[in-house]
Amino acid sequence: MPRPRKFVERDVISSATEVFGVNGLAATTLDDLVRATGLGKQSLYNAFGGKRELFLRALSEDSDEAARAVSEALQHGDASPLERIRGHMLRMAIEFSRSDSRVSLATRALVESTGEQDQLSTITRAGIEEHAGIYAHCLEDAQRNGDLPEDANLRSLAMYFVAVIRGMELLGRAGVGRAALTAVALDALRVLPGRADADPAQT
Amino acid sequence: MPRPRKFVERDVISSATEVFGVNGLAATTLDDLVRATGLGKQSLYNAFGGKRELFLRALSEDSDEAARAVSEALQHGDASPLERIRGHMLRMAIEFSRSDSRVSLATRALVESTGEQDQLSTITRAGIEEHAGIYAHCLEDAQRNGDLPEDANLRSLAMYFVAVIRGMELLGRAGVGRAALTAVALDALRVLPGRADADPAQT
DNA sequence: TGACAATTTGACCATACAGTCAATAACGTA
DNA sequence: TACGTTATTGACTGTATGGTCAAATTGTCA
Repeated sequence: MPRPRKFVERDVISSATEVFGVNGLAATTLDDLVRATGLGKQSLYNAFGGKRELFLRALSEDSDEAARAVSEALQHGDASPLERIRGHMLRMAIEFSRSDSRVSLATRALVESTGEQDQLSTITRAGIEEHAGIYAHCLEDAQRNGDLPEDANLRSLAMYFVAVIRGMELLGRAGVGRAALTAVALDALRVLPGRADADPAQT
Repeated sequence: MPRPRKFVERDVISSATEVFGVNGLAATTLDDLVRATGLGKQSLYNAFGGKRELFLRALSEDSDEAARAVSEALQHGDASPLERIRGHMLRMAIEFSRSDSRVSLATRALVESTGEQDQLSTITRAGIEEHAGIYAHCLEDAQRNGDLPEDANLRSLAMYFVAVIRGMELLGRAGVGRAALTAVALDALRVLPGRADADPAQT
């Protein structure tokens, strides 16, 4: 019997994600959100509770979606697990070198968080762990394939790749170009065995 | 004949760096700066020109100081060039895992910048290039020592280490602990030849 | 068709913000 | 000791911000 909502929650969060992605949490105004989502202020409050709460929602959604994307990229088809990681790292390098690529909500959250207790940090931490978990999974496959030595520390290796990806994101943001970022990715991949042609061959 | 300033510019910038380091550019208020530096608003304006300009000054100073610190760390004494890089990476891992470690002004600037044209980006980019240059220098020494193959791409390797450091900073910020970050650093160092004990040995 | 319950709307508010202004103070010089 | 130049002080301003309120609206069920 209550009046139904005029909006779809997913769409609103998606619009919010976009504007938060451009400005960050602190620099995004409520009016920005009103404009981006099309809802009135009060509706935003009814549905989400405030700017920060909406950001938290957007952050969670964004983390989940990023995880899904990575997960899918690393399960893709016919290549070997190591090849898939390789491909993913190189794709990320290219992605981050795009001049219009925006910094992830996760990185924004980390930088804007006030400490490790902050929800912004804890949510992002969970995202990082999940990301690493997906990588670890793929590395396990590689190990089962015999492409990785028995004694390799997969968990640590996975976290290492997450760190490199985060670092490449920042470098791309600073304007480091496609060739340089690709070279970084190739260097990073040298910790994995195999592929003699993994040596970077840039200027 | 003019009235002399009551403050020392360096000290003011140093205080500003501290408060910007805690809050970032957008979230730091002029009053925060007034409180932290002890100057009046007008004096801040006379001397620096505004919040953003002061941030740019703080950022430049901070980049320079960071570069000096890295440069010194990589020239330190009796160890071989590769050992020095190794030591530095491990020290950074520990530093970033400290729960009270703050995110660098450089990373803040990158995240708060509005695009590659933004001064925030260009200054930070310069800092990154300088950082990489210092690493490259050390790698050259290693190459001269014969610790690195002739065909190694030093420039790219240097940028790779900068990326890993940036990534470790973010992970530390997210609460990834000392052991895990150290393991990441050790993994990262595996791209360098030598030292069989470079395998991480964590849980 | 009428009434309920939540949603929407748009006006409203207190606060905090970056930046400015005019008056005053302090120093070196002559 | 008087002057000129610059630094300092603190009050001031216009705007924009996050958030709230009360009234009007809307779909649904009985």
